Amino acid sequence: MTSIDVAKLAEVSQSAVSRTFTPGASVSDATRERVMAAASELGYRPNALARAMISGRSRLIAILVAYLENQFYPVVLEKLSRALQADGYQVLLFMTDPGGQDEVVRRILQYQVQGILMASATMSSNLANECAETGIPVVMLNRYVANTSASSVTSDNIEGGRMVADFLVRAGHKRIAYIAGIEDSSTNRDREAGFYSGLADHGLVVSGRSVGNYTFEGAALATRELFSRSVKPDAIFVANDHMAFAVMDVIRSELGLRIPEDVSIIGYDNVPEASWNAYGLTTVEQHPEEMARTAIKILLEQVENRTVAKRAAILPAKLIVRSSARTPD
Amino acid sequence: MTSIDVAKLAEVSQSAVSRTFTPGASVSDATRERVMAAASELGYRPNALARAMISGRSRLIAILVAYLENQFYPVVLEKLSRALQADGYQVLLFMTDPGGQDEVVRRILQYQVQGILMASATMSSNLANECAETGIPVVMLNRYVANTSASSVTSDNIEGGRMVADFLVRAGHKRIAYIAGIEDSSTNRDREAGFYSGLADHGLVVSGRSVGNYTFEGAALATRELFSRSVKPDAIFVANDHMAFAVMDVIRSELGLRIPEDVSIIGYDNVPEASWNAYGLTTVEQHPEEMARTAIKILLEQVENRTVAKRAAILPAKLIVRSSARTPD
DNA sequence: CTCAATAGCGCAAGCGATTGTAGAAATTGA
DNA sequence: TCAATTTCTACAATCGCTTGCGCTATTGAG
Repeated sequence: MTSIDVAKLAEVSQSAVSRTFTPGASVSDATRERVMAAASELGYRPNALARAMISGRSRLIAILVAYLENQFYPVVLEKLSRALQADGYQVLLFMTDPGGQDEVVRRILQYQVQGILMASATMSSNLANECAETGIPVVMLNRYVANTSASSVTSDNIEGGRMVADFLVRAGHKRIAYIAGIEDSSTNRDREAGFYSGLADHGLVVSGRSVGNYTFEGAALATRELFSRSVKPDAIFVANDHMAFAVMDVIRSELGLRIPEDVSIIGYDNVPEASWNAYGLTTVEQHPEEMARTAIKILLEQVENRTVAKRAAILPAKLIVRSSARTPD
Repeated sequence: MTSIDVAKLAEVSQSAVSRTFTPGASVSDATRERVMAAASELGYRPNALARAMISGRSRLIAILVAYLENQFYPVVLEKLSRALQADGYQVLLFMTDPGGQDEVVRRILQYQVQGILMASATMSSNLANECAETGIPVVMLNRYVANTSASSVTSDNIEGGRMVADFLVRAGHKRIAYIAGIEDSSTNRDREAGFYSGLADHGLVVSGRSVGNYTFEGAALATRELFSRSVKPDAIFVANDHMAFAVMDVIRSELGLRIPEDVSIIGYDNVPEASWNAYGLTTVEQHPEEMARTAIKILLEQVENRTVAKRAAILPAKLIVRSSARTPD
């Protein structure tokens, strides 16, 4: 079923059909009605690919995600996706793996996407650059890369880390450890930097550090390592919630310690599971809905105005107090 | 950058360029090299939309999901997406909401997708039909609808339910309750039917039932309701894991009961969180990787052979025993 | 009543590729 | 060496639509 078939049945020109399906085009009510009648009789639907070709606007936005295991990403993906749909854009989803990123970029560009959203802390800055070089607007979520024309939306990770340090110190903790995410991710760097600076404000330094690489198993290992040392922490800041659950599991089940009586745990993200009673994780909120909204606002602005003015939005961090960490008096 | 530009630079015809980028087409090595050189000099990438138009193969597969909160869906989505990418297809992601499903179908069809994967227990059979009517292959994951030409991939929900009943009865439980998901979903119907039949095999009937609608909050309410009755259950089969976590939270934190000493809980799905120590949820596994693999195999078979022979794959269910339910001796 | 302005429609070019066909070039065999 | 065969390449039609342009019909002001 093409617009020509509809045109024939409605006894109008093919352009009249096209115009009826183009909002704002100049068609009389009479023509529009005849066209619509013919269209619905034939079950006609305009071919979006043809439209994209001729108009140069595919209304396709690529979303790149590295993994969906950490519940933060599905949540963000859902918000992004719904918002884009509401604005009349379609989402082309790509799962990246550490190896084949060039391949991914090549594909994205072939599909003439109008913009790219990269929602992953573990995304190479290289990739961001490659995309941006083509002139397609790129917005990175939860990651900041210097020397790129890509925009970014992050929470205030530095301030978030600082708040955690302050909270733990004021609760009376002395031996405060840190479990890192992926070393060269901007989220980890900023959270860690803010955390150390917050400790320093109270004249403290971190009393232990190990690396969990943002994975569940990595965090379990990191925890065992921390507690195998002579100085055992009485509080741990874990670089994200996803790892914090593993940490809590190891501390309670394997080490037989109580939370928060023996050890306080604070995470980052405020994923849905953090509010589950079995964990009751005190954490720093990254408001996924707002991050998604902001990212889309920036992206669409660039898409629609064809201006690729880099912007970096930093959303405020907020500490969510639950039961996994002792509270200051 | 179009193929014409490349052709000019390489001093060959535009068709030669096209053929170099078409695997299996007849081009001499000499020509191919010249074209490749010119292409990489200009940074040329074939336009996938133009290719799709003329060839009638968009290599686009739509995936419909209703929500990503239940971790089962992100996991499945990731598997599906990676597998499709590996086969050279792109994923067009759509989040459906109960209201605007017609709108979603309209969009999908406009983008000339070659197949549709519906990964959601809460998808109207109507929608499935509308899609299938157009002749585009549809595979439903985790949902079965009669009177459709859509294929489906499910786990053996009936057998799964039966296994749970058998396990609980043999562990000595007498007052066994059921918390339902969405009433008219096929997963709920089958799990419940299998469960009752399993109880009947031991001469028992369910001792309480309430509805959680597959939501976290719904399950919490359902639990409170169950325990407000005069006969309190000593075991509960919850229609999926996502709800089971809420159930466990309410039982332990609000009702002050111990699991599994006072109440046994069994879920369904074996989502990643089920293995977290704080829950240690005994559950029925739905192997997401295998479900994804099967779904894609069926879908691509239909896409590539243009045969829309309906198929219904039922994968075996497997009980995963952890600590949330008493075990038979 | 006349003329300028405007609204609506049709024509046709073109978006960037694929692909059947036909001819030129290269290869083969006798 | 020449005819027969096999590559390989170029030409051109086509996919389904948007959109600038020009024409006709309508409208309204003077």
